[in-house]
Amino acid sequence: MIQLDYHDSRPLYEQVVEQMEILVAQGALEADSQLPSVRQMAVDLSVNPNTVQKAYAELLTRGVIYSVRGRGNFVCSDGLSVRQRKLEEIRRQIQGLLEQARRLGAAPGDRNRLLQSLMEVENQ
Amino acid sequence: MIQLDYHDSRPLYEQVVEQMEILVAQGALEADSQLPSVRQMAVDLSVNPNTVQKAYAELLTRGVIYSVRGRGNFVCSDGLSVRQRKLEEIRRQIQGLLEQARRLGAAPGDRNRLLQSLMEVENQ
Amino acid sequence: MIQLDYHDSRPLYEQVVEQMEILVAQGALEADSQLPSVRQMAVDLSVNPNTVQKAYAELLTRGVIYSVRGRGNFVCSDGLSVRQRKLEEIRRQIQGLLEQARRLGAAPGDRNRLLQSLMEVENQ
Amino acid sequence: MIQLDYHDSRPLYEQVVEQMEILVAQGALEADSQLPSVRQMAVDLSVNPNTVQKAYAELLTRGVIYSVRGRGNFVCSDGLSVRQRKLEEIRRQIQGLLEQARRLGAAPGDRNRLLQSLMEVENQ
DNA sequence: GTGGTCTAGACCACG
DNA sequence: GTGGTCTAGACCACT
Repeated sequence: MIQLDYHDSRPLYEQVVEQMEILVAQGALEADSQLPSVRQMAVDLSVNPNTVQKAYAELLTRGVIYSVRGRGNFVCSDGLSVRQRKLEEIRRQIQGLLEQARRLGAAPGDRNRLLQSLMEVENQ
Repeated sequence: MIQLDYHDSRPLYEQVVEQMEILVAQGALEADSQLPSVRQMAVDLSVNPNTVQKAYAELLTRGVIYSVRGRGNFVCSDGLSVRQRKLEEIRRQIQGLLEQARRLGAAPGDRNRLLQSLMEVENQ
Repeated sequence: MIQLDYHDSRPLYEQVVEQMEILVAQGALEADSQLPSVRQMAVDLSVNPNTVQKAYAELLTRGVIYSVRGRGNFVCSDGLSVRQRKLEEIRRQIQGLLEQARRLGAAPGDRNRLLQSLMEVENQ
Repeated sequence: MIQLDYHDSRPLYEQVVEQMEILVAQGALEADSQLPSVRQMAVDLSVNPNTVQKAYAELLTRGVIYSVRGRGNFVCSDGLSVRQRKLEEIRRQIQGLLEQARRLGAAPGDRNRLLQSLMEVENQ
């Protein structure tokens, strides 16, 4: 369900958070469905429980999951809002990159061409 | 000339590297022009000389500057190549973000609309 | 495992890098095997941790090892590629020396005899 | 007569020494012919007189030139010995590189093939 | 004066 | 415990 890449420079807990969010956004995890316990997932991923705990805590503050004392963790939102939030975030990141291109001296026309060429890749 | 942001999570030396690369890419620093000495820039940025040293070493391995013992550090490449390398990198990052959007279930049409809307922002 | 020579003019961190590369190239260190921690190796070599850190950072950029925060450093490549890269480098250096010999006025026949005599040393 | 490469990482005085030695070894500078004064060569090379002074001092200890107080510096040996000394040094360096190849696990056969391929390049 | 290496010791994020 | 960044201050080779 979740694949960790030890060659990745990002921390393990961050990889867990990202992949969990994607699973929710894709609808692979339905609203109010129960997640594996911290200990179980730690066993599944061959990882320190602290790492999973940190990932769940992050998902909690992001509003992706909710926690019921003594019962476990559950998917919170319906996935749709998570998906839209992430797409919006991607949009902002691309805008940031275009801003970087601007600072590099790329004229608006250059940036347009960049986007255009990417659209062609999309459509092929 | 260079602005450090202590609230930025990225290390100081990396901020120096990035801003120096942009200056070279913009042509603000011409080829073979001398850079501030390690110690001088350390004073300018209110930073330890080792931090600047590390930034210069990184720029050295990236082929952006060259170093002459006892004389100083000088801009190596012509700026143009640095600029193109960085623009290519930005292109790859945007492609990665589009791939993320795909994994989130955004149909090709959605991703096209995303790029289209960004182009409109560019053109306004 | 690693021997430092304080009489050697080359910096300590470079000696570490070279000997580690040789160990990997020889296959003495297998892929994904864990290296001694920065602090441990610093103790082993009676050297400052920063020196080992610098060596590991260099091996990182050369693609010989990879680094996981909080876990340690691991052998990255398969040794074979490192070995071939280094042999190719040695080949280029010998070619450079032959070029020097040419500039010194050594005729092609002289250079051939030089290589021939070295082959005899090899074969004895 | 002498070309300095500021992109070269080696110190300037070393470049001067090496090229002077080559000139003598090639016979371009005859025995007992006078060299430019320290100050003159410093002007010619657009370099600090200390740098030339250091180069001449090194050539002095290597027995390539000799110095007459109040008159100047002169080529010492007949070039032949310098040439043979340098060729012998090149031979030693190549042997050192072959030793490196051995430590990398290259079998004697591999090293033979390396030399053989270099000989073919020489003869083509 | 310049760059480069090294030591000593601190702090942070991660597992 | 791990790696990574940073500071403070020293020494060396070179110009």
